[in-house]
Amino acid sequence: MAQATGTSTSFTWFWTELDRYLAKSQLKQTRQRKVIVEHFLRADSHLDAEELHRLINRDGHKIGLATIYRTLSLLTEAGLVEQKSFQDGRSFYEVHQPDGHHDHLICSDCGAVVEFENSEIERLQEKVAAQHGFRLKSHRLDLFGSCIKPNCANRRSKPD
Amino acid sequence: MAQATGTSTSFTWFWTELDRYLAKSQLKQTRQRKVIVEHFLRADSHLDAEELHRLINRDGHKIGLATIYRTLSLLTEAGLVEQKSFQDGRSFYEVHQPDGHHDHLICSDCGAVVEFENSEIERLQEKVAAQHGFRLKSHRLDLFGSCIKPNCANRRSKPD
DNA sequence: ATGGCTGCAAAGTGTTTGCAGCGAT
DNA sequence: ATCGCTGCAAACACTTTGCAGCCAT
Repeated sequence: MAQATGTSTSFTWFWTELDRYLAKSQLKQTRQRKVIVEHFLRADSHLDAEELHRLINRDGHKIGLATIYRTLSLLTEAGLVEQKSFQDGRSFYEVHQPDGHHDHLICSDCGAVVEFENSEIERLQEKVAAQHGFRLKSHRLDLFGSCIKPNCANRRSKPD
Repeated sequence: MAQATGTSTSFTWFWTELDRYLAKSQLKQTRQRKVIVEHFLRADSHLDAEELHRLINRDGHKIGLATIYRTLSLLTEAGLVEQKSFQDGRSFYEVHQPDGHHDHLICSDCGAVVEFENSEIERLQEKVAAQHGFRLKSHRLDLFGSCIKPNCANRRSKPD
């Protein structure tokens, strides 16, 4: 599944890894999968299945929502994508960076998501886990607060 | 809504606060609410609505699941309970400690949950939020790893 | 006696699954 | 020609809501 022409950001490793995974698992490369991955990588920002579906079909394609879910789950299994659930029922997906891990700062008013990374916090996490006899595998850290966007403040809830 | 006789752990503040909230909001004290809160406090450990429902009805009561949801949501609005969603679709609820906040260490094999608190991490979180122009309201930190329970290791997934 | 509360079941979410036909290998 | 993949709709799991009657106040 060759990388889409025109896809700017260098996600070549993503496509390569995907090809490898599909081959290894005897899975097929399809038009739908290509379109879905293209749009997913293009959008990048933590989106949910339905939003991805919207993006894709707004773009003239006609791919079923079920296929979006199936593909996202395939990508997750391939280790290329991470699935996260913040508060509501829905799940958000994002590219899984094998190297740098990052956490999230979420504006509880407008829902904006900012990524950050703090190795000092990570180190303390390891320490805490060890103290409790856990071998740490992964973690998630979400910070909720109010951002400073001028257009923010109360898109989802009223400011206090 | 007087505290249940026999409830050991000192959750008096919880009952008091609840009484205050109900009065303030012109809401009523009912048998169901009392039973639900009793069982919720007794179990304490992060449970979901259906498990609480199971506990309650196993105890001879007959309270509808909808009422459990409505009560949990009332308690959440009162600020007495916190609602968390880990991975799946369901939400878990726990007593909201107005003072000490705590985070979770979750065994990815057996699902055991250990609470911990680390003020150093909390302080760093404030710092990160500030750096990005956020006024921090709350956070969630979940650490996933393998615990050392002898009976653990592979209840949910196989060890590697 | 009021007006909130409850139980029930029906309606809603987001997500998964069954199936017949399509398409990559 | 296989056998996986897709679209569709039905099925699901969890949660919310509408409604008629019940019960604290």
